[in-house]
Amino acid sequence: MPRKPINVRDFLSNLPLFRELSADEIARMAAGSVEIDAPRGTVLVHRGDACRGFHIVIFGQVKLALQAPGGGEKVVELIGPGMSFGEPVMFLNKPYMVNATTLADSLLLHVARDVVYAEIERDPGFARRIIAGLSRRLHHLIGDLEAVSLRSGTQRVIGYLLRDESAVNTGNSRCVTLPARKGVIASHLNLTHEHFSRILHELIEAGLIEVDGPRVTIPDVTRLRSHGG
Amino acid sequence: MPRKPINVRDFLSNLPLFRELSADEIARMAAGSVEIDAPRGTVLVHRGDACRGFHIVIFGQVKLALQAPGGGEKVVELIGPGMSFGEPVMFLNKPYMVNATTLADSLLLHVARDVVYAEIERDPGFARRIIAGLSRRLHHLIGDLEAVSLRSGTQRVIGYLLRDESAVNTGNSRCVTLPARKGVIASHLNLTHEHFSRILHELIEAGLIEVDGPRVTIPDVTRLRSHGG
DNA sequence: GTGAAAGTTTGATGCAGATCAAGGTTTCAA
DNA sequence: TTGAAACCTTGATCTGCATCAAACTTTCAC
Repeated sequence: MPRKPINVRDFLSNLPLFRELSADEIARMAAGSVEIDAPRGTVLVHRGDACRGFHIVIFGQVKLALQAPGGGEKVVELIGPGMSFGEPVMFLNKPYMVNATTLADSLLLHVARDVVYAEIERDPGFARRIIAGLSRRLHHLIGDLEAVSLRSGTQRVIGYLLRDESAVNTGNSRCVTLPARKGVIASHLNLTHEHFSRILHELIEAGLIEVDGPRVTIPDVTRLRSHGG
Repeated sequence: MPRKPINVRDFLSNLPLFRELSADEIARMAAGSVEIDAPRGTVLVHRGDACRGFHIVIFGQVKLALQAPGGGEKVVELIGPGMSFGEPVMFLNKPYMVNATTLADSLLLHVARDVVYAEIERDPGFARRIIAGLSRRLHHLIGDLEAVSLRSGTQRVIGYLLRDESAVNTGNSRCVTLPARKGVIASHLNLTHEHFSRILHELIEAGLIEVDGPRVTIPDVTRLRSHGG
């Protein structure tokens, strides 16, 4: 199926990471990039693979997951349009720890390590933005670790519903659309899908949320937040 | 009690992060630094504090921990001599998420954010080393997340004993000295001290380790590694 | 549209690890 | 040196969440 061709340079120059680069810097980044067309279910990287660059999602969705011994997996992060993954591993020269799989038909850009290093050399502002991106991810990961080791399942679900930035707020109520299958969200929250289902049910019974498919409505944000779990 | 004065410049120029800096670059970093003398139990940073730089441990030991609701805590990382902490938060301009407390009488260096930014501007190699450091920590944190969410307590303890780089290997046996109180190690491994104690006991009974105070001897590394847990 | 595969809910049962409790040991300040 | 506080171990009990199982619902390839 033919796809509308995208303009790699325009796309790149609108990303936060590249926004301030000059036209010829963008041209160099584009020259070091490859478009990847990945239908749903494509495995982009396996744990153990060597890493020669990083990926940016143009459209679609990518799941980063750790492999559990015995076939299971634990979702580490969901990557949406405009977001990237693989930088830390690229800078470390180590093999990937996670698998990356598309959850929807996706278009990605793979940016070669060399052009990134060259740009760091050339532009301290670029280096600063890379540093900021890594720091943000580290911060976020510590948040995840805190959630997993210090909070109950119910608290994690509540935290997730209150944090999700794609939600629509109206006054003290709020409507969240889960960005993936419930099983995937569950794994991201370190829960089995069964347990996640039960927690949602419990919150429904308490009148704290309403659920319709992937759509979760929170009639009273304050009340949900103060639910002890 | 008077302490032997240290030469900040000599110390800095021997750290991996600063090793390749020129003499006057080192001088600038030293000028932006403050020595901190912190007896055991000093709280260096509280969760929520603003961050105006990062810390380097010259000697002693620092515990980074998340605060659990209800007085408890979860140790995130132990920082020893030559290691640093606080960079990600410094680059993000966000408040600290963790508490930092000295576990032993320590001497630290606090390096101001401004001189770090200035050095990034000036030296791409320095930026690269900062990036490498952040990437390493991210990688490590994903490893922790994997351990917490995918492995049993016993497996985490075994992994810890096999990974610890301060251990002394002789052939297929190995001797690890726990770098802190057992309760601290337990918390770092996401275990209660009771459970940690029981796991050690179980490994002793299986003849896989011997324990004498903080000293753990592993007579057969291969056998311990293959212990299913 | 239709059937098979994938995802979700609900129920019953089991277990890893937490919590509570109490005694023994090490650490350390005075 | 010594006593109190901090630390560690061991035992008994409890529970949040996983696992197993089985119906139901949605998705999607054909």
